[in-house]
Amino acid sequence: MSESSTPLTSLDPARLRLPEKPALEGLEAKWTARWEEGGVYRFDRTRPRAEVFAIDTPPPTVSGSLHVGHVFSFTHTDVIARFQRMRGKSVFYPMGWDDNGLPTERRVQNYYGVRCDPSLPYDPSFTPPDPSTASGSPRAASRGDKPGKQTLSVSRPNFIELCARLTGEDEQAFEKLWKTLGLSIDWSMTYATIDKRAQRVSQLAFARLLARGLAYQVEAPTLWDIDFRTAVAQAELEDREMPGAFHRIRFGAGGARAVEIETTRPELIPACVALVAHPDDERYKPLFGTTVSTPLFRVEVPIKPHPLADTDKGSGIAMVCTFGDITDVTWWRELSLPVRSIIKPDGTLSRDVLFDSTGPWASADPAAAMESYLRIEGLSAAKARPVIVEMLRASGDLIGEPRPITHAVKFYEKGDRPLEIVTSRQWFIKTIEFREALLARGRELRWHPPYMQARFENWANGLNGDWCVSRQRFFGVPFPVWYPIDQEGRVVFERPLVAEEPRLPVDPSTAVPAGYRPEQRGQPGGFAGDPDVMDTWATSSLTPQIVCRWEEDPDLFARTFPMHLRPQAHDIIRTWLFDTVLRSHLEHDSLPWAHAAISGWVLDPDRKKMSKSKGNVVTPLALLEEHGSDGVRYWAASGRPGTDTTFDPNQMKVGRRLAIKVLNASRFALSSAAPQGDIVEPVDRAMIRNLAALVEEATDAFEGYDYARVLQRTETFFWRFCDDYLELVKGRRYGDQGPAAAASANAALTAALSVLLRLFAPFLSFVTEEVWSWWQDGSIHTAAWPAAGDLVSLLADNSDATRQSDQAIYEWATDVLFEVRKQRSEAKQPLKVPITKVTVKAEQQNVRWMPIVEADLRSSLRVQAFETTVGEPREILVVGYEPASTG
RNA sequence: GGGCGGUUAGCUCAGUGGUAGAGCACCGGCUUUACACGCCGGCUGUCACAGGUUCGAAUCCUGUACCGCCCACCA
Repeated sequence: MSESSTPLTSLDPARLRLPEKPALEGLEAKWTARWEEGGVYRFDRTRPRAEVFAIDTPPPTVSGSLHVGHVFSFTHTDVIARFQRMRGKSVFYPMGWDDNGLPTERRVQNYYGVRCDPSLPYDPSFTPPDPSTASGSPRAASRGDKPGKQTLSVSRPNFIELCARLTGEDEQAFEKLWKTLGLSIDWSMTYATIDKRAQRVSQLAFARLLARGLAYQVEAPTLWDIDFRTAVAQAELEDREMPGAFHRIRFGAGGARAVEIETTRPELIPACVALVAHPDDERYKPLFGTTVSTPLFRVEVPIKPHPLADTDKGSGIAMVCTFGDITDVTWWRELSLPVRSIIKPDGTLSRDVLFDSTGPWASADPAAAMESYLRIEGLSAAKARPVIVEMLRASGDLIGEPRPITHAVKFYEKGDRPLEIVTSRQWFIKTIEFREALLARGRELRWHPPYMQARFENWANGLNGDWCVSRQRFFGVPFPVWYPIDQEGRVVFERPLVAEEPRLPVDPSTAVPAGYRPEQRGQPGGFAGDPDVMDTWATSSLTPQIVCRWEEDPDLFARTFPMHLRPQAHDIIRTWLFDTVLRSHLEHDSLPWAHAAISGWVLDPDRKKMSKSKGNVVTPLALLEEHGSDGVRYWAASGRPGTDTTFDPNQMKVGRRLAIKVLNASRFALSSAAPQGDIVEPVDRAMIRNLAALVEEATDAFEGYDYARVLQRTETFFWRFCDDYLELVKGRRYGDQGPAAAASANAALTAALSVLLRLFAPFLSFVTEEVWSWWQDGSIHTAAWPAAGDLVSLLADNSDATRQSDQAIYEWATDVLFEVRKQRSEAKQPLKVPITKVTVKAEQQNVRWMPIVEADLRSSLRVQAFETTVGEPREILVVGYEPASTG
């Protein structure tokens, strides 16, 4: 397509089509359609790997709405894609939709007013409730319908169908927006994170890890969201500042060795299994190895030393509960403490613990313990807290009053209540033992900007456990696993039955493992499907394998993987980027891509991240309509990699003006393009050489992912080109100085326009294509990126001496231009009034240039005569204006 | 507590050792045969602060302050 360079001065007058009054309006619709018809952005899979540039596009969450931040970062990627395409690469640029996971479930529940009940059988004839009358719809809500409303229970397969239906609609709307924005995506390669291919890749990759012992299942304390009732991963945590209180509580009441601890969670006293203090803490050294009785429940718990205990926190001795926080888990594990679990998966205090006669509830006063516990049993942690505080106050074990504080509490990032730690059976992927290897991968990856690598290192170094990938949810990729049920009806988790690879993807809730019959599901001697689905990131971390068609299309995979670029935002380095590197390292022993380009965020004018909750999100389609896609792209592309950028409609207006300027300047440059000839005028040659220097700089900057600099430099050049160069040569083009001089200007103008349009094409994709179509064949977006050498080769004389003198001449001409304009402006004289004479006193070398540039200057400045003398200091003086004609 | 960015004109931002820049805003002028969605010109600064290196620092080093973000086993 584009390896051959575009002729710079060829201009076929018969081919030329100049509009009378060019305008931006309608360009988006016109070119979007033509690009699609022409397959301009179609990936050519016959090209060898060396000529491929593959991009691992972030799949936006379709259940949300696209916002300005998406437009911003996706434009960055598109600009790079367009550059690489013009460099001659076959660009592999698919688009994905992230429709998998909780956000979609919630949207479907609200939209259709349904709940998923996995115990129900699939109903093939099911039709969803009309959303407009569903209880969860906005209309119903506005009628004042409140909880208690009937939500329809549907089976898991039916629920998933609804998810697919709704996301399908969202995806069409998104595609329309991306096309209007001008993303140069190959729409024939679209994927979704819940589609069959993504499911197959997810399950296949999981099965392979399982076979290699890199995925495992274990029953262990896990981070748990009590509202969604699912396990969550460390990467999905966030801290939130919450009000709380320190409670000083006495242990060992009545005994000789009473100990005071401080806690923010007194409701966990019944789950207390030990107290810990620092091994060197003189206050508690004598107590190590002894036991102490818990208040209210009278359970003897050991006092143990552990280096994680902080002498300075609280009273220096901490209560270990199973489980209050992650530190508890560490202490529990390292000190081999028993489990005394009281929080149920729904967040309420369990009843079971009380009546387990064989369990660890060895109270010195079981009756009193039970009486106390019954008062909090069944309550949530938050509700139990004041109750237990009141009991402690009554028993005299609360020392002083609770001291209110604000502290950071861990939440699931999509959750509403603090996380608990609940013991449950979950799937994990081994991560910790690969920490060093992953850190090395992070150093191998080329980061843009480089300092973003620190985030990766930070995260890798802070990992404290393997990756929990199972979720107790519905709309996700299921694990391709069943378990045998023994004759007693117990599920044998230790002997998973993994689906054979050719069967993938499978849904174990409907499919049957080899060697079993459907009616054996759930029966003694039969089987049970794994009920869980995978963490969204367990699928998203395989986007390179999904788009490159791993284990499906070896030829395509070999040409595209490892990919070249992962563009993404910095807030998901710890999830998407890290997990993708992990999966690729484990499966392919390589990086998934060579480069990572990290976009910043869009900030609102108060410098806060734009978000829906703040109500400051502007709909992208309205922006595109108001400012034009090129105007919005201009704003987005001026955001440097990694840098947060202020939302600024003003910059979009500037971009729009630039696009209009491109239209008009192009029309002018092409309007009298004949005759064409050799570029022989020094001013023309200097302009061409300066443009060649710009091309070199722009190419280097683009190779370094600094697209913002390319735009800025090109824009600056272009504006000077219009205001100085075009003005200077205008008269000459009209024939003031004869046909040869005009031909030189015309040739230079044509060449410059061709190059400038191509430099702008990645940014102002619509207007440049429009102008290109006036006089060129084919799309500018598959034309070759300009080469400095092509410009310079137009100049017959390119000796050093000529180069220097041309440059000096050009600068001298613009100096005079500037000085005379200034004096005219200060004299408030209209341009139509000719200047009768300008006297120029200057250095010998500049005076020498006057005959060369005088004609250009006379016409562009409307000066009738220059009078030149040698001398210093330099002095350029407008002597007078032609008197206004009276009458 | 650890880490990473940032601090330059009223605003948004370029500028990594050599006389402080652009756009916007503001002020003045101009219907000029590409463009009034335009053109010409003007005003605007202790480059956060304090030290240091250097002939020379917005730029390099050290420290401080403030803003933002990431991370952490904050009882």
